[in-house]
Amino acid sequence: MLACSSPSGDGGIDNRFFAVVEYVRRQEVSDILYIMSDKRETPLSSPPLEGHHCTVDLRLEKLGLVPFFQQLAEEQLREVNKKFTASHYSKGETIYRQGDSSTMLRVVVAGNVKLVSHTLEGEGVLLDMLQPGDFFGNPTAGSQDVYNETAETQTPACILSIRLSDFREVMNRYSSVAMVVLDITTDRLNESRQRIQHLSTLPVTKRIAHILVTLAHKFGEEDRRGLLIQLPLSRKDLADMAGTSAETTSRVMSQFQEDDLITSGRQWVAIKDKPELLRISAES
Amino acid sequence: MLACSSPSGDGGIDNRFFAVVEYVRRQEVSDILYIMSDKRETPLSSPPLEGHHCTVDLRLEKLGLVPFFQQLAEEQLREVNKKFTASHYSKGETIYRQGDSSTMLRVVVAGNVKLVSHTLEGEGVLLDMLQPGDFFGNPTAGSQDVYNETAETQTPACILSIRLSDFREVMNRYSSVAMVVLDITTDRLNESRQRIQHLSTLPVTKRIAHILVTLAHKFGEEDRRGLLIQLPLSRKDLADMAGTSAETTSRVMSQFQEDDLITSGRQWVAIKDKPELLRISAES
DNA sequence: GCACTAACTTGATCCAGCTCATTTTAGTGC
DNA sequence: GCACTAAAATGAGCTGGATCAAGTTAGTGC
Repeated sequence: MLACSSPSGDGGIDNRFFAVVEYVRRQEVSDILYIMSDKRETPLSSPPLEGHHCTVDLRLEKLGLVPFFQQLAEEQLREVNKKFTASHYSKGETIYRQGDSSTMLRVVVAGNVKLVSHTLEGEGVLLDMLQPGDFFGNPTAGSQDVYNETAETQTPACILSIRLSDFREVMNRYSSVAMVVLDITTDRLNESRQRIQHLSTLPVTKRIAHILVTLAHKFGEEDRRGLLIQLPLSRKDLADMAGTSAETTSRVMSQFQEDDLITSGRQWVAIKDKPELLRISAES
Repeated sequence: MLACSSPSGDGGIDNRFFAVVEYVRRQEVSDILYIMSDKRETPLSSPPLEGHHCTVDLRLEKLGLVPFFQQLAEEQLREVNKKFTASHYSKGETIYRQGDSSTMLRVVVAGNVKLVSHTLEGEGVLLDMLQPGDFFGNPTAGSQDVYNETAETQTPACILSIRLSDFREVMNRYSSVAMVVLDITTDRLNESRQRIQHLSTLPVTKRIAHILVTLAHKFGEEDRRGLLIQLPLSRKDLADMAGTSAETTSRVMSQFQEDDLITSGRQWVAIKDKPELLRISAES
């Protein structure tokens, strides 16, 4: 079995042999089978989410986990829950488009959503990658009455929506909610400003190193391969975050792989040496 | 008098003659004197602000003009006012430094303040330019307990400070205040994201054109020279906003001047053709 | 296990904008 | 009016990263 053809020069019999020894030691049978089968498939866990899972039961449970509702009592939460409607989206669906009139505030219950801003020429900039618990859309009633970005699911997702006017009422009633929303928005502003700084002052390599560390921190899951970023993530996605081209991103990632800092395949990345990446992103 | 030596080729006798005719027609004597004297000095109006002007009287008056207190009644405002302390700063003073522990929220009463973020190597990025009525410092009690930018006066300024804990109390009591702070923060986030987009996708010329239009919109004052940006603004400042070098900014500005889109001197810029600049910043 | 395709890699060329160096000038203070 | 200085303009050369153009390959679906 170990002698079966290997797809390319590296990752061949030697590497696999030692990997098996390692996993025998750790008694991780499924990993051994994986290696021996020589069958590669995406290491990203498929989302444990079907359309029918995106129901009221789940909603109430999840809503309590949303940061800005954590302060609310059971009964208040039940009240607020009534204002929400749930929708299920499959992978790659558009939730709303840049320029659409902005009447709803949304919350990710399950899955991932990316916010992308497009220029007139169609170039995309990836503004944010959202997780369960994150809200999106404008929480303001003010100057912004249209979305200035497009929201698209990166995985199948369950999304709750509340009418903006209803949400503002909730914020008025429960100041703790308004406060948490403000805190989150301030954090996002600070993040966003840091990114401006990076775009203005750092070369591409450091920007990408920093993005990888940040993503690992937010979406990382320990895995045989390292800290696996649990999210479909193409070179193009990374490029759109780093403000560079897909080709340059590919070159940088190849170098990182060369230096044994990461492992990656199609649409997935695992960090093998986070401290070193962090060092690269911050060195003078 | 009109025959006196002109400092350079252009702006000589002909231009001055027609300018005088124009101003005679409009009976603007001071402008005529200005032109005839051939004495150039900064067109920026010196701030009408002395240390002793930054007093309690002014405070109460100004505080009511701050967006997030506009909803408050006279009495409530008087109450809130007690929590504030006023300080006067002269031009170029540092109000707080990046990394200082963040215990105060501040409001500009008069003058201008710039927020700058510095890299380890000392490169600066100009994050925001503030006007009377703008707040700065973190309004959150959360994850951010240090400032992540440096605040420095761009003109002499009068600044009010309130302890963060006091301000959060005010926000808890008056939800309208929390709401407006949230709206402003959301607007800033959107601005900031637009800037990320520009840094990622636009060439320097367009970025600078856009910044000039934005500044004109925020700080512009009609003037003989055009829409004068009422703010000391060096090429370096502009460069730090556009994420480019002072030299490149200078070249771009020279070109704009060549094309009769702007007039500028040391630390000041006046827009002569805003529509065209806007077109440049947005053209494909 | 094989075929297929979108994602990724790699190479070669080019140029916008950076850097370093020098000159010019606007605005100020005497 | 003159001298002084920091800001701005300008020149010349270089390079990081974009762009265009082929290959290669991981992962999927049959």
